[in-house]
Amino acid sequence: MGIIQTPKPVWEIFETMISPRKTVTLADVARAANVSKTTASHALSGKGYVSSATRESVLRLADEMGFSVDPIARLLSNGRCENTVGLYTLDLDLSQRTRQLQLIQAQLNDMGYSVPIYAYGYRGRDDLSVQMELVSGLIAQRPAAIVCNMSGVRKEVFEPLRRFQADGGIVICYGYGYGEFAPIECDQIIYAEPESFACAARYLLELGHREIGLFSVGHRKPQGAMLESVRDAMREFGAPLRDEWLFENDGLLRYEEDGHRLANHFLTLEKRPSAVIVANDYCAAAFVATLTRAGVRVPQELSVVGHDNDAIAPYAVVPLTTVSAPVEEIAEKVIEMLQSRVLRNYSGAPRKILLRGEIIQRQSCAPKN
Amino acid sequence: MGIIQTPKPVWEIFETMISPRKTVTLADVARAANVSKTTASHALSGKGYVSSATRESVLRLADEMGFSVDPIARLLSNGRCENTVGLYTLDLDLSQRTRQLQLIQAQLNDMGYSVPIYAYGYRGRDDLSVQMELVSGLIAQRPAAIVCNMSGVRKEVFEPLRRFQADGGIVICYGYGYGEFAPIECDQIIYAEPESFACAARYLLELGHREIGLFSVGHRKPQGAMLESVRDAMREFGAPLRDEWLFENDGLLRYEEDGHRLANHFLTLEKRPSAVIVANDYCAAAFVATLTRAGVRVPQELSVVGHDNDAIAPYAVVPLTTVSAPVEEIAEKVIEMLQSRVLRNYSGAPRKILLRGEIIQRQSCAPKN
DNA sequence: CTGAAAGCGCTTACAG
DNA sequence: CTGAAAGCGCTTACAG
Repeated sequence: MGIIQTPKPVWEIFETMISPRKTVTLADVARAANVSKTTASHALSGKGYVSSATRESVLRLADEMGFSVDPIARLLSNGRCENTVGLYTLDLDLSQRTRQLQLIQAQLNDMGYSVPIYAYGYRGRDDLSVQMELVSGLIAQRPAAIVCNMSGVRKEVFEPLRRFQADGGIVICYGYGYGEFAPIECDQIIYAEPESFACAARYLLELGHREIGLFSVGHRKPQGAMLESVRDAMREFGAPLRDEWLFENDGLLRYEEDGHRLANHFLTLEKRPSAVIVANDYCAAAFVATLTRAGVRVPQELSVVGHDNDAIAPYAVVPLTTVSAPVEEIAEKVIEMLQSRVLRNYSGAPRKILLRGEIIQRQSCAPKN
Repeated sequence: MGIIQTPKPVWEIFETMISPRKTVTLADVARAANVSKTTASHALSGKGYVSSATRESVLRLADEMGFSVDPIARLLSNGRCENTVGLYTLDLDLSQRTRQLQLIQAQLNDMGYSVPIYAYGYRGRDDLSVQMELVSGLIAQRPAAIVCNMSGVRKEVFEPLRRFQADGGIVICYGYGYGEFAPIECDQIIYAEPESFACAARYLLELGHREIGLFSVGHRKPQGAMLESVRDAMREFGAPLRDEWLFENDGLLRYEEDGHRLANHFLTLEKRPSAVIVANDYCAAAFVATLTRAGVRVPQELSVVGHDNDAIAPYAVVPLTTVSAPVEEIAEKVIEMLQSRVLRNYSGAPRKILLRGEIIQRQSCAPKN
């Protein structure tokens, strides 16, 4: 099938001829300074020996001519782009994940790095091929380092990351997973999320609650380590975990809408728990709001513990008691680890850090009467 | 100052020697297939003429050997990276801006593009040098197109974008600005935000309100076109705009916290307005929540109109009447314009689209009694 | 239909 | 201290 190309309008051809848009190159600067490209390159990068006189003249000329080295070309000859670190994360949500990204990105930017985010918008997080394409795209940029939010990331993705590492790239993983570390030998920071749920459960148990519900955003149903750790905590107090109080979710991160649905479901329950743990504050806020409108009083009739300590938590209708995710610490550790590897040339064993959340008491919980 | 480099540990030198990590290159494939690099390149790209026999053998070999072209190298020889479009945006917030990004990114990803986000976390939006570095970094990647969220972006940033365009790059701008288009000849989609405020004002005026307050997130104080359009709307109804009801903000995007503060300020007012327009739903939700706790009844004592139609709007304590920002339409238009330029080779005049918000009625407004 | 060769803009041994 | 030259991995006129 032949596509007929209409000829370009004359002015366009004309313009192309007039402005070849030759951005100024190293060669141009070298010529102007009357030195070789080698010397110019050395002067610019400060790597080889150059007399300070020629260095200055090159630098001045480069500045005047508006020269800046083409990162692409440098990359091709050089191997790795020293001043960019890529952020890999599946979802861009409207809560912790993005806040985490904000923190890390801002700090790295301040340190002079270029910090592109490779994410997938908000769908398709489970699609392996999507995840693979995403890493490939990032790795192809040859950043100095990759900081990877590993929640939801499939095992297969770590293979290219491992290769990237073997090629000399730095990779740092963090996650709010189930307390498992990623299958890759790199610096890792894990937020022990299951423990947080256990912690929330214990808090409620100590308030006298024995009938506790669980709602975990982003998973079909509370499961795995998170479920187990809660179950353990409850067992200590001789409280069972009832299956009908393990609330379901369709795996998307809609937060508010999910909270609302949860509330509606809750209202239909024959037998209601006296407390519920909700895995996200936006979700919890909507949950409480809907219940409030339905006449259920929080915390008098129902205690609620949120999660994340989101911006909304202190300012919900009833300020949310929540277990905070350590976003700041995670960002801090990521930066620290990166620094130690690039600045202090640390090349020892990968470090693995486990961070815990903590209960932040506000007003959505009360002792069981 | 001499930095003393400790010699590398032996095993490291050893490893470097052992695994030069030669990723397979075009040359490797060509050699294996017994053809020239030219032919291999043609076979892979489908550009020149190649007999189908050799094409197939090259393709098969490439696949077997796990070859994929190095985008960096292609870029250097080729000019532009056809399958990546860069997203430029100053802030990553936890509301509309990020939602907009999610939508655009996901769609472009689905179309096969690599879509890195160049943002700055959440600080320094006013800092020109930061903004400039950000564009430079993006442009240096030579994406096929740049989609730029222009809110908050300084004029100077459009200069490099214009050069990028002159070099053959596509740039598309969108924004929730003051209805002004960006100073660059490119496709643009503007959400007429000032009109939305006027629209909100008119809605309240028709409900009988004459005493209307205004809170605009992200600006020091309501100002410019937004302020004027509200003033105009109110003048039609013979209602003045009182200066003490133009609430201040420090220019950051904290939403919930801002809403809470606004509420506290509101409670100290000698004379309260009967309605207030709040520029963001998360902010409005917190505002209403705090007021509710303070015993002010919404909408009976105070009508509130939010903005953005955020996820929280339907699920706030009192579901928020709001004027919705057209995020979906903006995403759609961006995609459309991009498609027409790359697929249908449209190269006519830049298109400028103005989109409007619309009132979504829920329960936070009531007629003035 | 195929291939030798130049070139993209830089960096970096290596030899003065 | 300086420069000629090779090379990074591809693409693309151009000449068979």
